[in-house]
Amino acid sequence: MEERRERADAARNRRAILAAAEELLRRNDPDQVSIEDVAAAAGVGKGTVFHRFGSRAGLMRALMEERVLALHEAIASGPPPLGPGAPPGERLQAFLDAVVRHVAGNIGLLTAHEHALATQRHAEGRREANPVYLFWHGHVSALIAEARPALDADLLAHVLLGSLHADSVVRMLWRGEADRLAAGMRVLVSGLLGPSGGET
Amino acid sequence: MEERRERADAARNRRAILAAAEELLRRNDPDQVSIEDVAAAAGVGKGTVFHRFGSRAGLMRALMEERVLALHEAIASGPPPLGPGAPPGERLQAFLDAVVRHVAGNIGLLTAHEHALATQRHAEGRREANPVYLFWHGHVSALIAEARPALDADLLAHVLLGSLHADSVVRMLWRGEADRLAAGMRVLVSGLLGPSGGET
DNA sequence: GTACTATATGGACCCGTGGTTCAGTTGTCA
DNA sequence: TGACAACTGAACCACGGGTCCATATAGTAC
Repeated sequence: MEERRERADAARNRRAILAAAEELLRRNDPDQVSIEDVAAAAGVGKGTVFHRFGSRAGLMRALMEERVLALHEAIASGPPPLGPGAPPGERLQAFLDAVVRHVAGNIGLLTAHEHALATQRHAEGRREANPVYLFWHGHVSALIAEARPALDADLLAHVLLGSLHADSVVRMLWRGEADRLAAGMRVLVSGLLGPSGGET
Repeated sequence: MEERRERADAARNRRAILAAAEELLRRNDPDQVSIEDVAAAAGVGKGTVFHRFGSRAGLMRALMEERVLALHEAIASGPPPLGPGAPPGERLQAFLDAVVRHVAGNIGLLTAHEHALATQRHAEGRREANPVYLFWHGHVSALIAEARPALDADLLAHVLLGSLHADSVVRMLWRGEADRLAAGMRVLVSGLLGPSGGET
């Protein structure tokens, strides 16, 4: 038995921490929620949180990965157009729609994660490591490449997804204008993939 | 007049601080440069820096505004296509080219500014206040609206400019791939504005 | 040159927060 | 039930942004 099972109390505490963090983030301005707050709300010591999640950013990432599971499931094996089967252009539109909705629904968490990365002290386990972003980028990039092989799919995927993290866009999502953003992305993508999509 | 002139020693120190900050940012990872470092390099006390610039973010903003002057000048009254006179599609392409180059050339400063905003304590004088961004956004938004009145110019301008601040894109600029980014933006914009609004 | 005032200065200090430590506790397995 | 490893959590540390205020000095009036 190489992998010892997680102890029952440890598992309980982990769940408590995640739940407490979720709750606090829903209620408060995300970058005012300190780890101590989370620990207190979960009825646990600060050290425990770090022991479990490594850092503030690690905690946020754990929350994000938990929340994003359903979306990834739908992409990998759900019905088209989000899942496999539809033409790449449609899948891309569907994905961006879904991502915008997902981001809008988890904007506090996203913001908190950004903030955690920005303020973390030992700047080692830096960005790029975020598996959620990597998955999204790979998906978008592949779909663009499939629809329009001549384009720089890798770069365009970064640009499209990157804009979701921009402050001005985030502020828009806080204001509940997710539909507006989704519409804008649709226009941008149809321009890109459409018949008139310019090459250089 | 109620506006007394700045004292000579104060002006000298302000210049010294700006120069020192510029130097340190050029040489070091931007979010490792503390205000104390800047103060020490400029040969002044930490308090002086805060007197002059209010906060870390204020110092960064002052540097940014200084550096961006030439670009704004060229836009407002330089020769086309960057300056007035060219059709909006061309002006937009020229502007984005110029902005990408500008951002690439000042990526350390930009990063430091982001970091300063992210870590600042009294979260009052928050974003949106950045006059440089406002100017850029207004310009892009106006050009899009002129070229394609049916589009949501305001939003699209936020998306286009916002992507410049995305981590993945910033990393690309650190790696010196500004031309690649500029090309991608060009494709995106010509797709947006379509055959009638794109290049000629 | 002197006296006087407004302004500038800078380093000690405060504070909040991410992160670490380690002695004590508790679950697990044999 | 005993032994050991995993877990726990409160005290502690590091560090950087921001503040304070006694002191120094440019500017000015005479």
